[in-house]
Amino acid sequence: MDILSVLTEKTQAALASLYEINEAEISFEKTNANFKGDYTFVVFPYLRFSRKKPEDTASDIGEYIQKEVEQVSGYNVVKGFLNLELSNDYWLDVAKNQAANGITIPNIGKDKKVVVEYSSPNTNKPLHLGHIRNNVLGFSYCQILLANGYEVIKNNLINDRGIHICKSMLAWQKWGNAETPESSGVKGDHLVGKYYVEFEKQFQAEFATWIETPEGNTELDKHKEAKVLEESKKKDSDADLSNDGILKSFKSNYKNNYFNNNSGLGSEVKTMLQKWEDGDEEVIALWKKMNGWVYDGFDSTYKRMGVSFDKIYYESDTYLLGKAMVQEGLESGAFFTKDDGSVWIDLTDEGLDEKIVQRADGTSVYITQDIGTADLKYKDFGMDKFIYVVGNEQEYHFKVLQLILKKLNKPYADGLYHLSYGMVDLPEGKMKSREGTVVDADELMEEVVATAQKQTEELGKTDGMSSDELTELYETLGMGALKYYLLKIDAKKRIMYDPKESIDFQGNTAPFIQFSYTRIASMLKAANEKKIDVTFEMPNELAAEEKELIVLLNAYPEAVNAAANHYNPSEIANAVYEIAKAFNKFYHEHIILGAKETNVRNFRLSLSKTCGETIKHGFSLLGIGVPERM
RNA sequence: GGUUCCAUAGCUCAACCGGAUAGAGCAACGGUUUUCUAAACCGUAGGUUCCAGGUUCGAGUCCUGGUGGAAUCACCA
Repeated sequence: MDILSVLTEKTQAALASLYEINEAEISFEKTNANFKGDYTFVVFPYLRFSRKKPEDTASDIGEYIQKEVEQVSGYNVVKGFLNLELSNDYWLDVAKNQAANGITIPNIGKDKKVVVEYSSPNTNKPLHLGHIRNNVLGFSYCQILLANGYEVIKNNLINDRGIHICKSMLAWQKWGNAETPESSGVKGDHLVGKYYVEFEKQFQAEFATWIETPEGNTELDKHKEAKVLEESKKKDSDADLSNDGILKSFKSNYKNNYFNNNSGLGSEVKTMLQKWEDGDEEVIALWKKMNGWVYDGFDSTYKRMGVSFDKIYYESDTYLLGKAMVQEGLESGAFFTKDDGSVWIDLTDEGLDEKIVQRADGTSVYITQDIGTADLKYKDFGMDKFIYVVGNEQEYHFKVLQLILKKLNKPYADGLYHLSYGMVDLPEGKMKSREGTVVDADELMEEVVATAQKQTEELGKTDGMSSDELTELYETLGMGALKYYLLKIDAKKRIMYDPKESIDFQGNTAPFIQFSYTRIASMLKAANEKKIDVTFEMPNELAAEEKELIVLLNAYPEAVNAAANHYNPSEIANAVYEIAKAFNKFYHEHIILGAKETNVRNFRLSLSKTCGETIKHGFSLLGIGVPERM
């Protein structure tokens, strides 16, 4: 039985025996660093039973526990806080077990199967920093689930079809001069992205020209009238009603109308999509060719990020799946049909709106595809839970998706979870692919690895390493810094990234933690060369720095459980950082390899080894590697 | 306009179920190397936890109202 269970049991016994409080729900917390002790019990809630002062109540309980629990060596009382002190023998025993058993994570995911969908890129543009966060987060969370004993299916749903894909296809066809990744030397996904941007540029030009036509002018005037009227109703309107301001708001409001009703390019794209859906040979061939380029590009980006998948779905295979379920919903009465033939679900009783699930022309919308894919996942895997790693801008969407699945009485509906994470914003605001204000994934990875190289060379500690080893080292350090930067922040919070400030390598960073690891690795190597067998031995005494490490290492498995339960890899990052920091202090204060007494030396080496193993374990859960030297 | 989320040191972030004197890193200033890797360690300085109420023995954390910001409310994906 672990110590907290013992303490809980004995405290309950103390409350029952002293004050006749039965079946009290009690809990301990770690003693605040400013006070002496290891675990703290707060007695305020029990004063109405004890009818004594907080200090006296705490003392009574402390006295009882110290007598009953041999590991409790003492206690102190501050107001209503009972601080229990555990003996050094207890903590040394913990360290001994750590050394003997290695890292053991309580198996909270036993016999549970989870499908985690992450990455889910569009095949019309290269990946950017936001995608890196998604991938790194998704992959890390899968590693965490695995460490907790879950069966995990890492799943990628590739958005490989649709109007946006046709935009880059059409632009390449019109203005590409048959250029290929080979002929241009441009990575495939970047080349396709170039034509997606080109389409947008040409489309905007066409739109601007059209606004000058009588037809365009009429629409602009209508917009202006409506806008002025609308703003005049507001008390303190700060809307820009100058000609430029009106033009800008018109462009953003009318863009979709223009694309659908007036644009030549728009109608060409729509024709192309129709041809794609009809299986037109030429369009399919172009689609396959350009998607192939993108996949080649993605493969190398994924490889560098170190992420992988067990199952890949392609939207081109799955986008029709939801239709059968629309039929099912109509028959069960979950959905209803409007006059124009479109199909809807009424979610007003859930505090949401009516939501369309099928257009009047019978084609499916985004959410219908997700309904179909959820069902496919369940057929393929029969999972207990299925998780979507998707940005928080889609929270409403997943709320609706789950409600629909519930109304369709799907047995898996309750297993849906949206792992919603915050956007990565630039100082100027949100990244926008179409406007080119993105931090490109490939460029950023290149940059951060180059920084790692520069820093390493400046420190000049890598004599004798081969160029292959150095390349690997720079990759481990640079990618580590980047991933850690993204993962140390609570997943649900947004991240501000300023491209002008490079990613740190000092302080709370991956290289700091990796450095701590190499210190350990290098000591263990030296120990090995001296034929020292690293086994746990009891030291003569326990220093504060040593105890702190044991306590932190002891807390690590709980952090791994918590990270899984809270959908939050940052808890692992924090735990590992605390360990690395405590190790560096310990390393600074005490001689390890050179300790005079053999038992002290072996104790410290053993403790360091456990530390190194935990750092490596934790980093592997973040998808980050550790070097043996740096 | 409705709904949801966010606001902590100059900057970037911590703070487990409501617990004690709110912690780190960066930046600034000062110190530490004949000892296992100084990408390190130690110290100084930096706070009305956005504001106003409320609940509680106790509030950064819960509730109400306000201020500021973001997302969303598409027959886009």
